[in-house]
Amino acid sequence: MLQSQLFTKTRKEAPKDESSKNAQLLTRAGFIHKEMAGVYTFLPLGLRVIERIKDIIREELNNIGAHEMKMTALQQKDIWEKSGRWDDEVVDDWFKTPLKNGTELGLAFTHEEVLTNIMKNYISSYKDVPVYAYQFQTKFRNELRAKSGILRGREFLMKDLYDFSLDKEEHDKFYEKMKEVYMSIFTKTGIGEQTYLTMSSGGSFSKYSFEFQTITDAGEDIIMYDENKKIAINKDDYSEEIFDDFGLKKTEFNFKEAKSVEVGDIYTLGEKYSKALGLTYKDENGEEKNVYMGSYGIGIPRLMGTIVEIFSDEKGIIWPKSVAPFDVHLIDLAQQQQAKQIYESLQENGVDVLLDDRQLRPGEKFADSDLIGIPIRIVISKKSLDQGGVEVKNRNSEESQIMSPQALIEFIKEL
RNA sequence: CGGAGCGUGGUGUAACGGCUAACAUUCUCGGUUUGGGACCGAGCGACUCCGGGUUCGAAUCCCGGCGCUCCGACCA
Repeated sequence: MLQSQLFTKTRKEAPKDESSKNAQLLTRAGFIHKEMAGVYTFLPLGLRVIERIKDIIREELNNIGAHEMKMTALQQKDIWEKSGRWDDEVVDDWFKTPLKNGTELGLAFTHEEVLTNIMKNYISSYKDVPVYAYQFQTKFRNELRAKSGILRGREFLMKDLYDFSLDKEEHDKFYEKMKEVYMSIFTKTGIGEQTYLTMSSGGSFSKYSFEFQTITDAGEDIIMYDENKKIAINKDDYSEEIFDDFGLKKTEFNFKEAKSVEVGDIYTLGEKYSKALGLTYKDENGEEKNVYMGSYGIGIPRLMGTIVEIFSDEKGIIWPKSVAPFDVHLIDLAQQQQAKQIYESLQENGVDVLLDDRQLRPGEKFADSDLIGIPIRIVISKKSLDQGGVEVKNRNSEESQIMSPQALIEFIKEL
C-alpha cells in the first residue's frame, strides 16, 4: 500500500475523550475511530490487524475440524424465550427493538440458541455428531459502562465456536483440546508469555470453567498466577474449595497477584440449550438423547487492544510480527526509482509493504513509522545508497544494518 | 445503576461576569530546508454541546437535558 493513498493521518496528541493506552495509540496512529462510547470504526490499518488475528484463529480452528459459518445479528425472540434468556431479569444487556410489523427482535449478544436451533436441521443421528462450528460475528452488549477503549465495547467482533458432541466424554475431550488451541492462538498473536489458563467459577452451566487471562495493568480482572506452572485462578474464586475440587495442594504453588484481561473463555454448556430447544439425536439403540454442548469465545478487538497495551513504548505501538498491519514499512527518503523497485519486488515475494512515498521531512516519517509500529522499517535514502543499499531496523531495537536490495529480499523472506 | 470529573475551531489547551473568544497544531498558499514531527511569512477554520434562567452584559454563575472519561457495581 502506498502511504500517500492512505487517507488516515497520525496525530501528535490523543483526543481527550480517551484515556486508555490502547485507544490513545490506536487513535493517534489512525487504526480506529470512535463513534460513541464503546463503539469503534476500524479504519484501514485497524482492519488489517483484525484480519491478521482472524487468520491466525481460522487456521487453528480449521486444523481441529471446525467449520466457519456466519449467523445473523438480528435474532428472533421465541428461541430466546425457550432458554429463558429473553427476560431482562436473566440477561440485562440486551438491545431489543420491534420491527415495523410489531415483531420484537434482539440484536445478537451471543449465539447458543441460534445455532442450536439451526442444528436441529442437521443433527438427528449419533452419526451426525460431533459438529464444531464457529463464526466471526458482531455482538451487541448493552453495557452499563463501556470502558478501556476497545477492551469493552457495546458492539464488537467475536469469534464464537460451539461444539455439539455425543456425550460428556466426547465433549470433555474436545474441551481439553480447546485449551491447547486457545493457548496456541494467544502464543501466535504474541501474548502467550503473559497469558494464563485460569480457573474460575463457571456461571450457570457448570461449577467451574476456564478462561484465558492476559496480565496487563489495563485489565479489570485480578488473577492469582503461578509463572512456572503456567496456571492461574481468578481471584474471585481463589479459595480452599477450588483447591479441593481440583485436587490441588495450595502449598505446591507460588501464586502472585496481577491485573489481567479476559481474552478468551471456554464453557461447558452440557444439555442446557439442547434440552431447551429440543436438539436431540437417536443413538445406536434408537433412543433419543440430548446433544452435549460447549461454547468458546474470543473478543477480537479486545485481543487487539490487549496486544497494544502490552507492546508499546513512548513513541508508539510495537506490533508482534504475526498481527502487524504490514510486514515492512519502507520509507523512501531518496525520492528515486529504487524505492518503487524494492516495493514491487517485496510484494512479488509475498511481503506486505507499506511504502511511505510522501514528500515529507525524514523526522516526520520516522515519527509516523514508530507510532504505527510496523515491526520492520526499511529506509532508502541517499545516505543508505551511498553505503551500498538500504537500512533495515526492527521497531523494537535501536540498531540497524545496511544491506543490498537483493540481500534484503532474502532477509525478509527468511523471517 | 451509585459516585467523581469534564464538554471552547479538525486536534490539544487558554480566557476575572466586560475589547473583535487567545495560543499551539492540523489544513491552504509562498519561501527556505531534507536522517528524528525544522524554520520564516500570509491565510482558512468557532452560533464556546443543547435548552432555559440570573444580569446592563454569560464561554464564565444557576437549573435541566445530552455526551465523554474515571472509580465502584454488573459482565450469564
